[in-house]
Amino acid sequence: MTTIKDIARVAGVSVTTVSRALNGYSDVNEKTRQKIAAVARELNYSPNTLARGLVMQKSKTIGLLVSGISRESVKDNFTFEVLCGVNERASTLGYDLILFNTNTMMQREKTYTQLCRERRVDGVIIQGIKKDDPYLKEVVESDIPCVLVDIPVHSSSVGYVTTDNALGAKKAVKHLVSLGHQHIGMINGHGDAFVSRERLRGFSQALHEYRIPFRPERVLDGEFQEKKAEEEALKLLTEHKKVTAIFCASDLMALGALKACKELGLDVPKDISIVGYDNIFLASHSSPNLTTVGQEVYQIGYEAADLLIEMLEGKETNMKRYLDTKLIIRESTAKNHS
Amino acid sequence: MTTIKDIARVAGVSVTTVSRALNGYSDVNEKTRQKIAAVARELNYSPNTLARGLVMQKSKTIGLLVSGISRESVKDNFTFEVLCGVNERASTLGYDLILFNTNTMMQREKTYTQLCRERRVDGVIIQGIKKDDPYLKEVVESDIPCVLVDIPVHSSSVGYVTTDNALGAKKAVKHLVSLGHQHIGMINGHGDAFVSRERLRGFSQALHEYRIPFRPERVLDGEFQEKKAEEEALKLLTEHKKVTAIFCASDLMALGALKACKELGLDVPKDISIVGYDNIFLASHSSPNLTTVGQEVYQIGYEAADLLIEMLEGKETNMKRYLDTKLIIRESTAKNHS
DNA sequence: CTGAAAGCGCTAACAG
DNA sequence: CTGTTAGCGCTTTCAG
Repeated sequence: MTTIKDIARVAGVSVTTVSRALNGYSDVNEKTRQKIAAVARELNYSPNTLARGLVMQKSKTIGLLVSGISRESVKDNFTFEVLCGVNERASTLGYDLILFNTNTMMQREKTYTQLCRERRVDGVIIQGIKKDDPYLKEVVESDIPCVLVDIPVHSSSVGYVTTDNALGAKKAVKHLVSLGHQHIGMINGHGDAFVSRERLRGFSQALHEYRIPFRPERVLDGEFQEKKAEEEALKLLTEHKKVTAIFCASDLMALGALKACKELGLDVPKDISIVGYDNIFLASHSSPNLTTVGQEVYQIGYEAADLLIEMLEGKETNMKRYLDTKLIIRESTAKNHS
Repeated sequence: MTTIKDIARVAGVSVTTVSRALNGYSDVNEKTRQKIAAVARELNYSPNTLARGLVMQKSKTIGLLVSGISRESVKDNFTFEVLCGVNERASTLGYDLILFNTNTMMQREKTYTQLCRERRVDGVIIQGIKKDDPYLKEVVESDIPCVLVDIPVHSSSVGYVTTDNALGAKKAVKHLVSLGHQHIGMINGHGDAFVSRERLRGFSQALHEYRIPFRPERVLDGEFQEKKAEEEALKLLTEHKKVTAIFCASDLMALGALKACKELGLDVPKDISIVGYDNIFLASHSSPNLTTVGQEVYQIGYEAADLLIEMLEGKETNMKRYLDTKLIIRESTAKNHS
């Protein structure tokens, strides 16, 4: 493994000069620079980022902390899409990604701060953490630069990127109301998720705006699971016969609701309209295709990395970024005939 | 940021002793150890892995090189599942993961070896690389410990984990033949993929074993894309009217074939039987559900990490690991009636 | 324009 | 059982 020392020896200069030449400093004679570059290439030199990180006190590495990397969550590629976006932006800007995993943290009994400091990551992007997760508190209190995905919490070192979940929910309700639906149920995720609270807020606000009474008993929690959502939808539809439309806080749950309708012999969209959220790949492949509130998940990851790196490099930047949602109308919604 | 130096000062010992105490060496007085542990906790000490890596010449980090981390490949969560498995095993064994990305490599014009050396990863897991990828050659020639996913290439420092793709294809054919199908077409991926070549080999071998002539003109490449597969299936079904069953080298392509059938007014499975490969999430949610050759993708990643780490830690181990496939019979295949 | 020297935080002989 | 010393590979004052 060649080092700058080797290069220095062969090129007949000092390590200082080698370092400066290789890092593109201006105060190096052009000839010396050429010589050094040639030797470096010849010796097949690669800089040692560990050594560099040690002395520079930064690693050009950002940590990605996701609770979603487990066996179960494989079917939901939200996490993966975020990761792809983060990876794209980070690598373009010269940062590498290191994966943390909350399960591991607990198992090793390491705190968030410890993890970050050990690996000397310059900053962190966090995704899929619950609002009652103890790490969230730590994140906000620590001074490690951090960007949260879908969690609108901020401080001097913490920013976030999210979509306007309340607005997204409103779009769904507006669509349903415009189709003549007045009795709309909701299958939400769970109270610990910021997005759930926001989508519920949007849902009830929209109803309010349309002068439709908001009935809490028509909102059930599907825990973001297909199966659970199916059960809850079954309950919703049997106990509240007037309901002609369901807004689900995720596509996966909408799929569950779809199944529930099938079991009850209800046709979607003729008898019941269903709107999902997320626009996962499956949404355009189910039958009927799902009308859904789409978010650009890849873009969320991209923006998260972009924001974090701007913070790291001391740029003046807005630490709260909102992305847009788009209502995608497919086959699962139709005019109300009841 | 506290260092062992700080601890040494406060505890009134030398840095050596601190280092040894913290690393659990036996030759430290129990009392001193306690004292040091207490001070470390009090000072909120975190070891600096960069410094440690620098002196130890290893980083307890493994690189994950995937070509699948791009915007397009989001729909195919094979990559993600592998990643989850790798992450699980690696983190359990105390290794962190760092993400590389081939696009980045090209763009930065860095070779595989450079990437690995710069980051001082102890080893690498590679996934989704094509057989003609220049990096593959480099991998085999370099002496960096490496595990390949689904590429049966090995050397003294390179191992692999894969499923028996030929056998998987055979299972599919066997199933179709047992249902009475004699004219079976195939939508393959592309010639550059090892898995495609293997699945094709299994396909033709199986036909041979059943004394069914293998007709190359009934094998078309769908390039692992849904859309392309749909087009090819359309061709296959119109040009070869005798075909009553199609074996697709991926579920995504099977979905495309499904669409082609729909367009031609052919019922699946009554008129045409279709078998996919992979058992992606979508396979159990399409209509009809896909009969498919399932592989435990998560497990592939898990084994890859396990194998790599065994190699890194100098354990005697079999550097070629094969996982099993399982034929999953659902709704897209039925008895041949033509 | 170039070099000597110090030091990032840690581990590992070696000597007590 | 403990401390002294050297050094991993790199960047960075500070002098020439």
